[in-house]
Amino acid sequence: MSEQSHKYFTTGEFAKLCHISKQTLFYYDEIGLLSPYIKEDNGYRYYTYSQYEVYIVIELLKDLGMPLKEIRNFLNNKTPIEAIQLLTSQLDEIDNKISKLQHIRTIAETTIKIIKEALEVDWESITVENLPERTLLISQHLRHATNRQYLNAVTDFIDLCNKHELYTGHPIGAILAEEEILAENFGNYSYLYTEMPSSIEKVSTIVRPAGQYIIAYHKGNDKEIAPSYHRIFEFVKEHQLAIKNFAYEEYILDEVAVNGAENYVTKIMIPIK
Amino acid sequence: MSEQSHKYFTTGEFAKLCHISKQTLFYYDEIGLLSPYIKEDNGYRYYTYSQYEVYIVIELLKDLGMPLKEIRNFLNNKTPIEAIQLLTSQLDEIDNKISKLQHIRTIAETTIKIIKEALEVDWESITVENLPERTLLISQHLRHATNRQYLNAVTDFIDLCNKHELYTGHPIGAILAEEEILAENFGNYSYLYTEMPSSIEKVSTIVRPAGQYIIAYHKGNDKEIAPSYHRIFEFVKEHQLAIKNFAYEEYILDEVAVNGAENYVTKIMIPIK
DNA sequence: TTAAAGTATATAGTTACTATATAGTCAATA
DNA sequence: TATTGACTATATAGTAACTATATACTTTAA
Repeated sequence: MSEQSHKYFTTGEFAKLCHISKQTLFYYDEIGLLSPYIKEDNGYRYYTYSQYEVYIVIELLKDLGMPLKEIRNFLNNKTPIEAIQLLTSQLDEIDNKISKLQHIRTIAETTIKIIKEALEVDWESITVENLPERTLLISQHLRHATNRQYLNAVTDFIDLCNKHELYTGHPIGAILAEEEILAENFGNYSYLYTEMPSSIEKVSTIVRPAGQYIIAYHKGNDKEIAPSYHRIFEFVKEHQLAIKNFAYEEYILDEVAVNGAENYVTKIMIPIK
Repeated sequence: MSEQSHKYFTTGEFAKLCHISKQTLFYYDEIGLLSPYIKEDNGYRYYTYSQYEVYIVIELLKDLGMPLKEIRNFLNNKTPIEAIQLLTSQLDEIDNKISKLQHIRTIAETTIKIIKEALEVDWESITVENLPERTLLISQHLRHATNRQYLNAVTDFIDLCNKHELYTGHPIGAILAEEEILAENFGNYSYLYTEMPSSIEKVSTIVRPAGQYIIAYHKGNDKEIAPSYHRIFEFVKEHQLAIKNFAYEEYILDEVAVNGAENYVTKIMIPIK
């Protein structure tokens, strides 16, 4: 080395310091992002401690999703003021990233909870249970919608859920009116719905009231749900009950946990008089 | 379409629903990650709502850094139990990601604070100020270290900081013993140090005591710090003061905020008797 | 002095897309 | 019914940020 008295890291040493590969340092040198302080005639690279500080900033910005080109452009023309501005704007970016991760966490937790519950119940069983009150976000009215209108409604409803970060991993369910049940038009849903933490202004919500509900399950494709409703009808007759208002259907096992519609499990909840 | 009565999304509609491009859906079909429910003879693709639920899981796992191949392998052989296991393991992954982001946030905040402070002071000024007590993490002793030993010490010290997530964006400073100052061996540091929130077991820390300190600044390369110390000596003489123990030097403007060593600013703090 | 360990360049491959060119299909209007 | 514009498809090339591999030179430690 030309300046033997100086304190320089070789490429390998500097790579270890940064916990990255030597190849990555070559690449960073090539694109002008982080070039060694000294490059000898034999091509050997030497880095200083200050460049480690720069690497820390590069890593920070990279982890926040900034492209290397932009990082390079910032570093090559930086002033203290610009550094403050950039880092300050990144603080908001970090906060967004954190709240997105917290949202993802909620979704994962809810999904786990639902699958676990699904594995614990006997899908053949029909029971009467007391359900607590729930606030439900609902779609536009669907009862007489064409396929096209139905698809648009699904899209709108999902956008609505995402817009307010209301999607918490709870599946999107469907509400079937008593008349449609009795007329055996099982595909003719009135609304889509999803559970929400609590009522939020400016969005249409309904309350699924607390009370006694028939809880039944349907295994298989939605389109072949009729036999499951027939089982419910028999149960109702046998126990001298009467259903009222709406049936609430939601997938508790779907493509997320099982393969193929024939293995899906739908939970059916119907309030009784 | 062969089954006109069914509720299918076209590729464009499904892409909008997922907020991704059509091209990405082609790609996901190609790699077998997410294929349409129906592919017509003319090549037209049709997707169902269930596939949106799958997309949500793909997006979740992708956002957590799982490669698409692994996601595909999971989805193709999934069971409810495996889905629970995977999602549960991802909860820890999410928590790690969140705490990493919080750490990055701390580093960014500290860096902003230091640059702001640096812009507020007059680098020519020499003052006497009362500094509060600080806990400092210190490196191994460096005073008579060779360059090689010095480089290893820097590496070890940085690893130590990272290991305990003790690096908070405070620069790494250096401690210079009184004897070395008086002998004008300004490069012969005793220790590296960095500020820590408070004492942590199992790591060597020292306390920089509260008290009166001379605060001076040096603009330019570390190697040319002598004139700045001479200014301090004059100040000491003029005000009939006496320095004691150690000088604490730290960069307040370095390659992170300015270009080139000639623009770096070092803050020098020396306790007085 | 020689072998191991380290350094370099050059080239190809990878992942998860994006962009572009070309062509077939569908649905609403003229 | 014809046609036009909005859609659909495939195929190919390009991109970012690396990683892997081959080949060759240099340094360092035995």
